[in-house]
Amino acid sequence: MFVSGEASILHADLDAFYASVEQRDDPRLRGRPVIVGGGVVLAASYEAKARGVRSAMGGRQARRLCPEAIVVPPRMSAYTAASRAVFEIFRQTTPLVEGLSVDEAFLDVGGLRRLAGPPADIAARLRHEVRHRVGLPITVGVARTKFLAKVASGVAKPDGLLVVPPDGELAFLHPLPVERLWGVGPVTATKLRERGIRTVGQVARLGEATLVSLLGAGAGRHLHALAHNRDPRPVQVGRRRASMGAQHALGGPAHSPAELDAVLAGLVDRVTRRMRGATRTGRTVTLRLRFADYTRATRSHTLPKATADTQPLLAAARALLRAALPEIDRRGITLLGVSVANLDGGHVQPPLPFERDPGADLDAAVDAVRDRFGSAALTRAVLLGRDTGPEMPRLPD
DNA sequence: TCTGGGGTCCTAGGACCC
DNA sequence: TCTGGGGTCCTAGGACCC
Repeated sequence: MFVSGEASILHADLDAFYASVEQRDDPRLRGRPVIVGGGVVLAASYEAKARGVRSAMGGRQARRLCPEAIVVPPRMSAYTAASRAVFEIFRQTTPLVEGLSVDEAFLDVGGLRRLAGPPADIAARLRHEVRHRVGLPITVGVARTKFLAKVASGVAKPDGLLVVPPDGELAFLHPLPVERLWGVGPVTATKLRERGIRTVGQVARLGEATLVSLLGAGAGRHLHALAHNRDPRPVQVGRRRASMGAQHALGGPAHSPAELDAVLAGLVDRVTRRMRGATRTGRTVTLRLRFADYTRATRSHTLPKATADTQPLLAAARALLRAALPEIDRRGITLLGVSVANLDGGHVQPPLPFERDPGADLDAAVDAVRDRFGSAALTRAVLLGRDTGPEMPRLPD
C-alpha cells in the first residue's frame, strides 16, 4: 500500500456537532451554553464544556454545573441532514473519504497537489466550505498517518487547523498526555498512571514487552506502535457497518416478562426495518442486558442463514430472552438491547463511473474523464492508479 | 459519575475439522 | 489407540469511541 512521505491525511471533525447545529438554527443560542438531550447529555456547546459539562453526563449534574445552560431536545433528522451536506463537501474535496461517524472522517489528499494544492491549503479550504455552505465549525488535523491526524485534530479543537510536518512528529507527540492516544480510555490510563506513566514519550521509552505484560498482547503492541508513531493503515473507502442494533433503557421497578417481550419486539422491528432499508442481512442476534447494578451481559445466537426478516430474528431474540429471565428476575434489569451482526458484504469498492478506451491516448482520457465526471472522479482514478498500475489514467507528474 | 443510544475491535475458550 | 499442529466458527466479555 502506498504510504506518502508527506503529511497528506486529513482528519476532519465537526465541533460539538449536535450543539453547533442547534446554535446555527436558533440565533438566540449562539454564544450561550447549550446542552442537547434531557436525561443525559448528548452534546454540549463549548460554552457549556467550559463549565465542565461533558457528553454522557447525567442531566442533573450538568444543570448543577451550569444552571444557565439552555437545554434543547435532540433533532436527529436535522443532524443527519447536516452530516450529509458535510460529507458531500468531503467527497468533493477527494474521493478517498473514510467516514468514522456522523461527524468525522479521514480524507486522503495525497496526489492532489497538482489539482488542488498542498494539503494545508486543501484543509483550510475545506473548513471554509463547511463553515459557509453548511454553517458549522469544523476542526481539521493534517499528518502523515491516520492516527496522528486524529491526534492533531483533537489538540486543535475547537474550530482549528493543525498540520504536523513529517520532521516534527515525535516532538509533537511525545509531550502529550497518554489519554490523547486513540484507544487509551479510563482503564488503560489508570494502569499506566499507576506505573507513573503520564506522557506518550514515557510510553515510547517503555519497551514493547513491558507494555504487553501490562496491558495484554493486543493493546500493548498497539500502544507501542502508536507511541513510536507507526500506523500504516490506509484511508479506506466504502467500509460498511458490521452490525446494527437498537436498545432501550428501562427505569422504575420490576418489569414483567410480557413487558420485556413487548420492548424486545419493538427493538427487533426497529433493527430489521433499518436492515431492509439498507438492504443488509445478518446472521448473529445479540441480546444486550444491563442489570440494576449497571453491570452488563450479552447473549448471542447465530442463525444458519442471513436474513432481514423480523420473524426469524425475533424468534431467536425471544429464545435468548426466555433463557435469561431467571437471571433478570434475580438481578433486576435497566437496559434491553438487540443487535444483528455478521452482516453480509462488509466492504464494497465503489465502482469507477467510467472505463478508459484502450486506444485513446492518456491526455485525451484524462480530459474525457474530467469533462464527463468532474475532478473528483478524475482524482479517484489518479489515486487508484497508484495501486492498479498504468492501465488507469494518470496525471502526468 | 447515578449513567442514552449507536457503534468498533480484541481476547479467550470450546467445538469441530483436517 | 493415544496423539500433534493448524485453522475456522461460535459465544461471551471487556475496553473504547462518538
